Amino acid sequence: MQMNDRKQKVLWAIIHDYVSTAEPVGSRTIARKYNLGVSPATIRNEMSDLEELGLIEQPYTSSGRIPSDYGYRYFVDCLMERKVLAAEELRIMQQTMSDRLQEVDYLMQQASAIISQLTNYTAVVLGPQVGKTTFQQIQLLPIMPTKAVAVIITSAGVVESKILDIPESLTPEDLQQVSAVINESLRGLTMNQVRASLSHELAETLKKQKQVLSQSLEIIDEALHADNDERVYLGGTLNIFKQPEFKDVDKIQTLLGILEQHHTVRELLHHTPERGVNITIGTENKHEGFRNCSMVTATYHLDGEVLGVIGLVGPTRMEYSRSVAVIESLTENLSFALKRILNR
Amino acid sequence: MQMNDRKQKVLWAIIHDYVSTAEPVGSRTIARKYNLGVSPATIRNEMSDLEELGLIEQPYTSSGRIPSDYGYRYFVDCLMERKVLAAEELRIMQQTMSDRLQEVDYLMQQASAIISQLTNYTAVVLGPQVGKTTFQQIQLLPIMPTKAVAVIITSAGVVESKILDIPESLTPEDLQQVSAVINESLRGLTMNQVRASLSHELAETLKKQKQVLSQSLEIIDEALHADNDERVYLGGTLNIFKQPEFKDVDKIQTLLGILEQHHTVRELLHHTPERGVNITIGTENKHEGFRNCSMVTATYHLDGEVLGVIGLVGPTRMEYSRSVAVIESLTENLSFALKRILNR
DNA sequence: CATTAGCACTCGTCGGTCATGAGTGCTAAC
DNA sequence: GTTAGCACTCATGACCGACGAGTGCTAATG
Repeated sequence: MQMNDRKQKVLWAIIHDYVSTAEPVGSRTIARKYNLGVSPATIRNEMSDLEELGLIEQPYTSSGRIPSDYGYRYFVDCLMERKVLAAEELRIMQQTMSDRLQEVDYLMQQASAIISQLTNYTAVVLGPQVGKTTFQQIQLLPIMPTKAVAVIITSAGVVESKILDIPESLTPEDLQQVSAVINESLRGLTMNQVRASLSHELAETLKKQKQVLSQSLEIIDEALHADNDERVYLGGTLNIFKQPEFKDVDKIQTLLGILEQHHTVRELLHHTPERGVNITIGTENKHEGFRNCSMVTATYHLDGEVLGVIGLVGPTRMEYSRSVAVIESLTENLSFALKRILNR
Repeated sequence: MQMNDRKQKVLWAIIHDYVSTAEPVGSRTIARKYNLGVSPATIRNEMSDLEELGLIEQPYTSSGRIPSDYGYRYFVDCLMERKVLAAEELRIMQQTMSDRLQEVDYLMQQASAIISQLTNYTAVVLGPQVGKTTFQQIQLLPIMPTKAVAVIITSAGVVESKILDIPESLTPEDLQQVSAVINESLRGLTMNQVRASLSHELAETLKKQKQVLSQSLEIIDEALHADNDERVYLGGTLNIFKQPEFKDVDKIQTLLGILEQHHTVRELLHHTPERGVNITIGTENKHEGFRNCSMVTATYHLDGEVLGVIGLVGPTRMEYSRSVAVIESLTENLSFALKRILNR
């Protein structure tokens, strides 16, 4: 059996209706709301065909139809019209991004806030990989006889700061010298390169200045790892409550649980390809707890290189066209804003 | 009517049972589980009296009884035995607090994690008021021809860092000098004092070094305000789902909504008195959304001065004695850990 | 006089029945 | 190929009755 024009129209109507009502769609409803010029009976026949094709399903015998995951897939691949955001929305987006924001961290928070505001879904944002930014300097600032603050500054702004124990014998000048040594050898390298040269460097110089130097290198190492690299930002997690498919406490708990585990979120987002907007629907998703969810994700760039990922999570019954429009516009804005911050 | 020994025993039993089962408690249940040496009938009479005293209630006619807010109040004031944490729990607490933790931020996160772990309720922690820490120094570090990073260091560690725009004409030496000027006049003051002297200082010196100085003072000002001052840390928010009284989606949403608004949480915690553990039960609470919740809070100190507040939020049906024990032990550990970090 | 046994009464819960209505699939007519 | 008609399915919600946990009252008991 082949798809034809009318089948497509019917499928489109089912998805459109189901997205806004969250109720199974019947043939009569379609005949009434979307004037396709045919009677409910005809639509029933078409629906029967669509079901055979696996594009729609019945939750139970003789109920209306709902789109299957595969139906959504067909929709986003073939049927979905591109949507452009309202001028007002674009303006808000640009303004928020350009506002008084200088640090990457803040920028990312804003990004996730915008996504959740404009879509009413939950925003998921991966911050720039620290590895892609360049090392600028480390500063060791004495604050007490036996303590100093180490601050690492990369092209993304301050990345990590930490209090170090230092031997009392060390003078502020010694500290200066230590940081100078480190800065000398690392400045201008990307943090990935720093990472590569670190163990070498460490072994080399550890003999000379011992404790402080090794502690300093430790915090650089820390800055490069785990929590800091690709920080996860969430926005509008409570939007989940707005979706009728999650009116069940268990489902909400599961979902919030997953979102709270940042490493899981990171994994989920890593499937995003380098270019363009990616859509993952229902069971296409690796994670079991996301069976009823779809994700719309995209990468943002700097000078052609992938920096991070932004995306949103909602029910499979999602306004895909709008979501795509938001995510797409935002990647542009984001890449632009980051260029301003990170380059020069 | 007066309370007597047996009434107290019955009330104690009702609360004890209801806390663990979350079901209304009947007279027979009490007679069986807690051998008071009397028949259910007698207990019914006592219960009738307790109800007249407002200490317990019936959810509906001829159901079992549940404690009223006032009943819990009586319980925590007069009946509750002091509980001591298990040695193992104390050990975990101390170790986590002393671990490799040097910065206040991290310490606070650990504190909230411990609370939620040990109690299964939601932890709420207010970080030290920045105002109470002392200003150590500000550093202006040039990173590009037109940009510098400003880092404020207080006795609590790094508080705020921010990228400033600077005129290209300014040399690194100029920056040095500006920070020297600021450090000179502010070092050793508490941040509250800094706040007081800031507007004065600002007017005074703004003429001389203009832009950079004013920007620097701005970030100090920022560090003193809103988000940074008394940061709110939450832990185990998802524990809410474990309580049967919140199996309703609406209630969870309300509660999570409130917890997400940090300023509301801050207000709620500010009622904590300077000394000792404070318990707020159900409607005693100001906030409407907390009608079904109780809070156990306490302040932690440094050198006899209040620094911040820790606490937990759970259903009114709460294991008060355990909660109190956890909060109490933790304030001690926290005060101790902070002493190590902030003093000398 | 306090305690207890007995008993009638209340009320939430659970399972079953039934009417309703939305929606389908099939068939026959157009 | 399209449509009208009709029998059929099934979720939903209202209603009913049995059940049982629990109470309050009363009268008997020590």
